[in-house]
Amino acid sequence: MTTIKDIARVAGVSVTTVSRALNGYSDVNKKTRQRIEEVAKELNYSPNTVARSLVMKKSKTIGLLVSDMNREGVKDNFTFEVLCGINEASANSDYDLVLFSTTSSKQSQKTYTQLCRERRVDGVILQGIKTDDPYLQEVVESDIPCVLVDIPQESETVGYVTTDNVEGAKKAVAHLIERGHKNIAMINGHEKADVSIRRLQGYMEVLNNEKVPYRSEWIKNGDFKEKVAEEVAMELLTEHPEITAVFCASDLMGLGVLKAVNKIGKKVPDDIAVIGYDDIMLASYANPSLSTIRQDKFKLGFEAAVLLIDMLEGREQSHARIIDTELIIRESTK
Amino acid sequence: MTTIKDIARVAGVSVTTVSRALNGYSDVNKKTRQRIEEVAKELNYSPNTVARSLVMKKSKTIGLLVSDMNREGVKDNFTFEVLCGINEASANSDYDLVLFSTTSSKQSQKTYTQLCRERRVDGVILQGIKTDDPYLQEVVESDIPCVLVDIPQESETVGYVTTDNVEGAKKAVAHLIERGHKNIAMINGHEKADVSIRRLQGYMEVLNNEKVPYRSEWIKNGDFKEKVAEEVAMELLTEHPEITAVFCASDLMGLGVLKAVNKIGKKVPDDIAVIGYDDIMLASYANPSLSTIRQDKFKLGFEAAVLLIDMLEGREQSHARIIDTELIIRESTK
DNA sequence: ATGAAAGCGCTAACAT
DNA sequence: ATGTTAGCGCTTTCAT
Repeated sequence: MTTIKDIARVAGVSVTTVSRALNGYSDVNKKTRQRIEEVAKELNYSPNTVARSLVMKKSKTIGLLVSDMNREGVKDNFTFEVLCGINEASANSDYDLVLFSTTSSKQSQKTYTQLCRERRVDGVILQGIKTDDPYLQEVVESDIPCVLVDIPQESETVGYVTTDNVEGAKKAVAHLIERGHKNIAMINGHEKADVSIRRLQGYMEVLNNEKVPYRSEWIKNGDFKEKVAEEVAMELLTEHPEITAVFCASDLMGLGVLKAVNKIGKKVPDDIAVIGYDDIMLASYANPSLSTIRQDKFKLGFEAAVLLIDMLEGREQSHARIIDTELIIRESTK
Repeated sequence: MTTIKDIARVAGVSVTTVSRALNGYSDVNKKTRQRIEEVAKELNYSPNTVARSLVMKKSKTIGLLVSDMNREGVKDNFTFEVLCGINEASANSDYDLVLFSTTSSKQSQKTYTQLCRERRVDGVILQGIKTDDPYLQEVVESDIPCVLVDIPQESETVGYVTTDNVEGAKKAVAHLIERGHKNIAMINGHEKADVSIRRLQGYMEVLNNEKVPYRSEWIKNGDFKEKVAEEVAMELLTEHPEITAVFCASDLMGLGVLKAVNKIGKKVPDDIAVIGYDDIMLASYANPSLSTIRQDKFKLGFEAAVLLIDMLEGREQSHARIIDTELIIRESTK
């Protein structure tokens, strides 16, 4: 493998000059630069970024700590869309992505921070991490620049990207009320997700504002899983036949609710209206198709990467980016 | 940031001893090792893998060259499932993944090989690359260990993982024949995909074996895209009303065909039977649900990573892994 | 069992 | 405009 030393020898100059020429410094004679570039091409030279990283103390890599990159996670392409966004943003920069593959057993031996420090990533994006994850706190407290997806925390080195979940939930519930529903249940995710807390808040706010009564028995957690949501909904709708509409904190759970309604012999949307959250691919293909609050998942990832790179390059701005949501009306609330 | 030098100073030993102790060499006094480990923990030491890579000439990273990691690619979770498999396999090893983010404009300036050499990845997995991609040849000809997903090429440093596409196609078409169909069309992907060539081969073989006639006009390319397949199918089914069944080289195209049949006022499966390929999530949610040939995409990725790591560690075996397919019968061929 | 010294490929003062 | 030198943090001969 060719090194700048080889080039220097062949071109009859010092390694310093080679380094400067190849890195586009101005204080290099035009002729010399040309000669060096020629030789570099001739010898099929590729710079060694590892060596460069060592001396520069910058690796030009972004670490990715993403949950649900396992056999389970494939059901839902939320994570993938975020990933695509991150990928596209970093493709526009000179950063590459390091995907930290970590299993739960490995995680107990080596913390996120260790992972990041060992690989010397310049910054890290966290996605799909629960708020009570012990390592979240660790990363946030470390001095590694870090952007969180859907966890609003901010500091000198920590930024976040999220959608306005309170607002999104309000849109969903307001839509149900507009459709004439009074007894609106909610299937939420779990308490360890910030989005769940906010979507619940939005749900309650609208009901309060619109003076629509709600009951705490109508609110259940479905753990963001289709199957769990289905079971919970079966119970809920059987025990509380007064419910005519369900707001779900994710489309996957919405799909579960669709199945549940079907199983208890009722019809969507005539007997029970259902609205989800996210707008995953399946939502429009479900039967009936699922109304939902669209989040631009791609943009979520894109903006996360842009924000992190901005932070890394010292382009200071706010460390928070909020992305719009959009109400998508389909058959399940018609 | 703590280095082994710091540890050496505090522990009162040389850096050599620290290195040996921390790397588990046997020729270190038990007491000394303990002391060093203590100090390392005290100083919150993390090894610098960049420095290690430089001297060892091994980065313990695997490069990923994946297509469709952009806004377009999100429709189809094939890539994501493969990625999850790769991720899980590398999580079981001590390799991390480097996702090369490259745009088409960037690609013209810097080739895959350059990318790999600059980042000093130990090996690379290619996924979703067309067979006429100029860089494919380049990577294959380079000495970088490489595993291809769905492109059967093999050499000293090149391996591949794929499913048996001829066999898969045969299963699909045999199933249609069994259902009584005689006039079976095929919507293929494109010629630049090895899987398309093989699936076409399987289609022809079964028809020949079973003495079912076929016409070249019944075979069209849909470029693996839902919309294109829909348009092509509209034309095909209108011009050739004798066709009663369509074999599609991907589920996404199968979905397009479902729409086309609907648009021309016919019914699936009564008038036209449709079978896809892949078994993506949407297939089971479509209406009618789509029969298909299931590929274990997760396993495809998993085995690709395992194979590459085996190659990197010198565990020599065959460089080819073939994965099973499975016929999934749903409503679209009932 | 431990240490001294060299060197991986590169950048960056600091000369000249 | 170019070269000399040191050093990034680590591993690895080669001594002792």
